[in-house]
This record gives sequence, C-alpha cells and structure tokens, in this order.
Amino acid sequence: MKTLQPGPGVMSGYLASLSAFAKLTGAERELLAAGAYLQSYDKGELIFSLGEPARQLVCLVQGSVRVYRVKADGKEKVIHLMRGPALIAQAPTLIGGTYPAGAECTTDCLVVAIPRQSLLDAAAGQPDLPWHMMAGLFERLQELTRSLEAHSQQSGAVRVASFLIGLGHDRDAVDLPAAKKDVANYLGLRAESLSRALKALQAAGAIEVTERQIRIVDRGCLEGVLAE
Amino acid sequence: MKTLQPGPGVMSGYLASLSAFAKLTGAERELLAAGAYLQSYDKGELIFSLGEPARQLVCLVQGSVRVYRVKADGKEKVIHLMRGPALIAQAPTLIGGTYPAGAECTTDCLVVAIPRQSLLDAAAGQPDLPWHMMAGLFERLQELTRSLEAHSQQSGAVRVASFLIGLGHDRDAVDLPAAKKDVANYLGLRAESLSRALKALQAAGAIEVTERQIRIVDRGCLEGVLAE
DNA sequence: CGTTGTCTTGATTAACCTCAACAGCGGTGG
DNA sequence: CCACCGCTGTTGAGGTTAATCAAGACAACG
Repeated sequence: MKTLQPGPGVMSGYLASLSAFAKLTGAERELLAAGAYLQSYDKGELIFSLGEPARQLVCLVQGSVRVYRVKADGKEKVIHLMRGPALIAQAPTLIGGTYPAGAECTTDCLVVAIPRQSLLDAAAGQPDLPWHMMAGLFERLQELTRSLEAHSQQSGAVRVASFLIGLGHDRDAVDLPAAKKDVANYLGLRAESLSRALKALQAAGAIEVTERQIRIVDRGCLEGVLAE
Repeated sequence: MKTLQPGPGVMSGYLASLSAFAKLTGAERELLAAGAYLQSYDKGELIFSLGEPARQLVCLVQGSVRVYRVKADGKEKVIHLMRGPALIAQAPTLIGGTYPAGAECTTDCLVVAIPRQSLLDAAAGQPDLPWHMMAGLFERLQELTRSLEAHSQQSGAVRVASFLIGLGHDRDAVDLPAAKKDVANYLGLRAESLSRALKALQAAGAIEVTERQIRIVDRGCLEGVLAE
C-alpha cells in the first residue's frame, strides 16, 4: 500500500463518485477530503482483515475487491465482489466495531480512506449524511438477500447467468472482477462447476469466453436461462 | 389486526425491551411511545407485504414472524424468522422506501408501530438514535452473512443442528418459531429433507421431537455434528 | 527450466430434490 | 355425528445436481 499526495480537488472528485457522498455540497466534500488519505493497493494486497478495529471508512474508487470470511475449518467464503466506486465495511466503521470480514484486492486498487472521526465530524455538520449511508447499507442488505435467495433456490447455471447479466449492465463485454475460483466461491460453486457452467453457456451460444473476458453474444439466450 | 389502548407506561416498557431503544432516557421513550400504536395480530395475519411504502417502524414485542420474498415464479423464500423483541424492516422505514419483503405472523403477535415521522422527530432530539438503529442493521447484515456461509458450505444436517443450537441459547427445550415447512425454507431445504434431518438427529440421540417442540437431549452430540 | 497457481476435463459419489402416497388434525356442512 | 376437505408432516423410490477426487494443460515467474 502506498499513500498518494493528490492535487487539489482530486480527492473531492473521487468522493463525488460515491453515491453516499453525491449529495454533499462541494464545501462539505472538501472538508471530508481534508481528513482523508488517498491510497493505492496492488493486486493481492489486503485492505483490512477480519477482527481488526474499523478505524476508517474504505471508499473503493477504482479496482475490484473481494470481501471474504474465514470459517473455523479454514475455508473461505466470498461474501461480496465489489467494483469501485463503492463503500466497503461502512457498518463496522460507523458503529465503531471491528471488521467482520477481510478485504483483498483482486486488481490494483485506488482507495480513499476516511478516518472514523472525520466521518463523525462531517455527520455532525450534515444531518443527512447518516441517512445516505444507511441507504448504502440497505442496498447491501438487499444484495445479500438476493444472494441468499439465489443460493437456495436456483441451479448453478442460473446463478452464473444472472451474475453475468448483473455484471454487464447492458454492456456486451465484461471482465470477471476476480479469479474464477473466487467468482465460483461467491456464487456458491466449486471452480470446476463454474467452468462447466460457462462451457454450457458457451455451447448454447449465449456467451464467448476468452481468459477472464466474457462477451455476451446472445443476451436473450442468457436471460432465457434465468426462467429455468 | 386490532389496535389496543395500553395503560400509561406500558408501551414505554415494551420499547425498553428493544436494544435499539434501550439506551434512551425514560422521557425520550415516553415521547416515542406517545406517537406509537400498540397492535395485536393473529397467527397468519400479514403485518406488511412486499412493495408497500414503509410508513412505520414495526417493533415486534411478542410472538414470531416470518419475513419472506416472493419470486417471479411464485415461490417464496423465507429470509428471516424473527422472535420478539426485535425490529423489523428498519432500513426501508428509515430511508423512506418500500418494504422489500412481506412479514407474516407465525404465532399471535404483539407489535408497537412507530410512524416514520415520529421516529425522525425523535432522532432530531436524540442524535445517537440513528447510530443505535444502525447497529441493529449491522446485526441483521451479519445474520445474513452467516446464513449465506451456511447455505453455500454446509450440509443440511449441519444447518439444522446449528439452527437448533442458535434457537436454544442454552435452554434445553425450544419451540420451532414457525411451521416446519417455513423452517425448512429458511434453512434452504425442502420440508422432506428437514423431516429426515430431524429424524437422523433424533436417532443419534441428540434431540427429541414432539410436534413443534424440540428437546435438546445431548448438546455435545448436537455440537459434534457442526464439525462435519 | 522447474515451480507454482489457475483453470479445465473426466469419472465417481453423495446429498438433496422431485414425485407420489398416506396419516393426522382441524374446520365445515349436510 | 360423520363424511369431506384442506393443510401439515412423514415416508419411500428414483433422479439430478453439483461436490469430490484425480490428472493434466497452460501461463507467470524467479
């Protein structure tokens, strides 16, 4: 991890890309930016690990991160695959707890770290801020809920298809945000099963796979899988 | 649903049983109670349904509720099985959205309903309130995370055992908080599989099942299942 | 060039779902 | 009072999905 010295206004611009801070005035964002640090992480670096006190809010500006938990038997479960811009671990930071999971960069990443106290100060002057952050929590809650539904009621192939569609957001070519084994874990599959599922989708003419790049050839076909 | 007229101090006492409001002063709770309604629901009644605007915060004081989502194909997924005292659907109420799920009583229930505006007023006078509620959200988030881990990496029998242990909190006899089919759904199983899993645990001498009552006979045995 | 980690492929197996039948129970109405 | 219905829960047989085990291709890297 390296701490960068951004030019004036740069950090504030990064903050503006985050929905939680989008509605702050420029001055408020400058205030927040003044107490924050711009950091760059290499692929594979940990941003934080489980159990560490959550002293700062991690704002992922660029890059992808996998958020995972380690169970008693040493196995990992990938909880989120996040792409910037997004907030990570807002809840423990806000309530002053410890991180309930670890976060590892799956690509090089750019992060704005806001110390907890700066955030509380900002919240004191800006009563709407906690509510905006709560909205972010709400989205996270809904994402988990959808994941839970998917895990317990849909087949692997369907989960893969729905993940690809969600990843694309109408674009036709997408990069997987992490190694296939991590994507598989996130989807509740083994790497082998993901490999077979992708192959089946390719055989059906829905997608084309090259390395970690997925091209959506026939969106209708891909969406048709969801109905199964 | 019937609206009750509680005697003085009763509602405030109910509020005190909820962790989110435990740290309020008596006067603050009285203020909150003044704008709230005490309601009783019969088993099977809906407290709210999916898509409805979340105009009031539902505080479940007594009884059990199942929170579920309905998917496109009409199938339900039980997201939470909650027992009072607990808050339900705090996030959509706080951010002024719509309920992302339905809530149905699985037993007769006692509920304190706090209109959104009363809550916002209370928050204005009590800056810590939003943070306390956020702590509740955080717990919900963690519960979902644990559910997700369990769903994707543990066998059905293990999930059942861990559910029973969590239900008991050291007590040796517990009632299932909902019909077996709903418990099964919550655990990501079919009713048949839950039935078989319970039978297996009974055969192993870990529990005794009578109707909806579960007696934990050999806790060590039950915990031993978790390691599998 | 060997090592390491990722990804793929194949064969086998176990867990769980599906379908189907039936018992028990409470409510309803002739 | 009893036949009927709907609903929950149990049991059994059979089928399917995806995990497991094992082996090898391939690229990245020192």
